[in-house]
Amino acid sequence: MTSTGPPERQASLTDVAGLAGVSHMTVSRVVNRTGPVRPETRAKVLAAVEKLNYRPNSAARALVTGKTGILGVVALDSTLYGPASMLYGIENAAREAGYSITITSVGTPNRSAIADAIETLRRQAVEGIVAIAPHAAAAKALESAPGDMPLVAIGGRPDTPVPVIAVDQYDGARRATEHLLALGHRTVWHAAGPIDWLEAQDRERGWRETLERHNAEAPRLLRGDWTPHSGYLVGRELVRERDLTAVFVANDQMALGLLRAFAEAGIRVPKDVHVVGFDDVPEAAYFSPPLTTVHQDFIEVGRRTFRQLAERIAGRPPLPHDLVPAELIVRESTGPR
Amino acid sequence: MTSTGPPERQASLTDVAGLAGVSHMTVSRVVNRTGPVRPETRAKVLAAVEKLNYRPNSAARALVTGKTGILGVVALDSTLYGPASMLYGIENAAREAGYSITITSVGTPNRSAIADAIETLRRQAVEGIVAIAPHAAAAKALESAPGDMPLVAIGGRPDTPVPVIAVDQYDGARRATEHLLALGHRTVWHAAGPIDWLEAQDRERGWRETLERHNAEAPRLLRGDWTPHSGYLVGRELVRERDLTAVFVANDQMALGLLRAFAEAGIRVPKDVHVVGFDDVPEAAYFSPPLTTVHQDFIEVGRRTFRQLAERIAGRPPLPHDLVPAELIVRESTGPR
DNA sequence: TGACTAACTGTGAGCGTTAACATTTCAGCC
DNA sequence: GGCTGAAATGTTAACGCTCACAGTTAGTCA
Repeated sequence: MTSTGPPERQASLTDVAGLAGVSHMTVSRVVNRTGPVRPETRAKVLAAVEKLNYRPNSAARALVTGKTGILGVVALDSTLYGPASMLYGIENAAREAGYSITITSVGTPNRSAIADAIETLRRQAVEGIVAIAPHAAAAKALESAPGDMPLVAIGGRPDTPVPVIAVDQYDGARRATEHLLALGHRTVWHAAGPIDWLEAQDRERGWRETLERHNAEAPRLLRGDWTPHSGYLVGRELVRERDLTAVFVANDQMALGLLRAFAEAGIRVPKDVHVVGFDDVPEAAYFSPPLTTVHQDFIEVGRRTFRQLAERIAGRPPLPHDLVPAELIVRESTGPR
Repeated sequence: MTSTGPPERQASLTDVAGLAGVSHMTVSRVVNRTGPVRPETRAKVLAAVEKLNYRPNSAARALVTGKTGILGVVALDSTLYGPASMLYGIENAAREAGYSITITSVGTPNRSAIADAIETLRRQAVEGIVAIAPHAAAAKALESAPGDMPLVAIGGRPDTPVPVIAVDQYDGARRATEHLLALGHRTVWHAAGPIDWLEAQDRERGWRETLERHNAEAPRLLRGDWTPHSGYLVGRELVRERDLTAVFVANDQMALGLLRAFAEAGIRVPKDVHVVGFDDVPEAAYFSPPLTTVHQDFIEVGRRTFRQLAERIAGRPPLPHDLVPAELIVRESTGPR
């Protein structure tokens, strides 16, 4: 049912050459568009290629050229909106340039897991590696990464030895906080993300320093872990605060949980409290109420990441660290009271 | 700064052999644990491997064995919760078995895009392909897929010529609908997903046939496109219906939009209307109100998909089509009124 | 017409690995 | 002490492709 007749080895260059009555080299030139070939010869070759359903053997090619055309991505084993979006951004840019992507996921981004993932990718002879590593431990792991492999990090610290592409978290947090202050709030509370995530650190710093610049006193910090549940717990704590009027939440998922806790406690948003999130997930516009949040262009991050990696692979010096600007999207959660 | 000294070619088997004073074949045997080697010889070889930082050349190995150890995944270019989760499920199972994953994303899953993606993966000499193809056109494309490549589909029709792994959408919809009927509703409205998605079709069929079995009349069907926005639009239509008491929405994102529209219209859930979703995204428990929904075990789907594909690669006959059961998660949106 | 050049085509080697087989080593035994 | 056979190691030949170079043909100009 599956196979009829003999196993039918894949046709090789030589097979095509035989059928077309030329040398294997001519076939190679036709297939790869390298070197001149007479139109009628090309036609004969193409016919033979078609007839035998010839497909170049990528292993043989990689063996002789030393290039596999494969890029590795170390991805976080998560369905968070950001990482998933960036993965597709990278994939699209890479595919357009003729590269393909192989991914290795990492459960917890600790040092050894990242190192293992990189080693796994090396074994596959990838030409370069993108590490989606928005995590302190991951950034550390990258520092000791082998220097002979083009490597670009997404969402690391600027002081990392590898090139970093990231959304400007600090500035996004600044915009969110200033937006709230501009609405007349004396200060702004912050529900931060996990302490070992760089993005959480940057957003927190952006919030804190913006308050300082405006001579507003920073309330005590509350911390979640990106999940809606943790946002809910933070919300439950916040409802007990008497002078609560504005909250900047480190991501939209947590903001959702927080809104839920507020709703249960009878706190009305935006009437009693203003809330701003971060990420602009597709759902954010349909929260109750629709959420003011900071938009990140993940696709653009993916594109720039690939561009940077391509430069490294070509042996050119690294481009400067690259920050993609964040944008504030104002919705009802900071609307008129 | 980047390179010191000569380019430093990667060490080969022969290099290691020279240093260890044995033949390249002995090194191969040590590295691959194939064939017997005296402990002291093995030690010498291992030392040389270490010293030269030897790493097998995957291209050379693939060339001679004909096996690349790579699996291809045709993924939808979307950050929908389901596809993203399944991707990681497959990746994890594959990695455990020593395979790696390369992904090719598809913007719109039409026939030619799928065919292109499969061709792209073939060129990379993948050993098998997983098509995440919950789409009518995609399923069609799979029918005409080349028969010499192990291929498994996720979320296709049972009558597809390729093996299919899927969550039991029909039964999930049945559970959702029966849950609502059991709560005493005379009938249940349905906000369906896009007509060309198989999952949307199956959920709709499950809803409709369940109503029939209970002699309930099916209200007119409303349709969205999975996005929260489309759910919102459907919600706006529904609020005009006078005998509306229960809605089964095709996915959680749409349910979110619908809840939003209801909230704006002053319709209280669950007091006035009961709502059930589908997917059990992590956010669902924190919607307003928390959403009763149908849970899908995507990780399990990924695992089974890999298992099925491994069988095909090993040349064994396809396992029967495999349906992963869905589970109803009851929350407040169908709670006491 | 012939020499020179450009366009085209062919030859042979080698990339690093594994498979198949050949050879050496060495312990156990009569 | 030589014989036997298993264990350990080595030799050689592919795998399918590209690179470097060597041919061959055709076109041009004096």
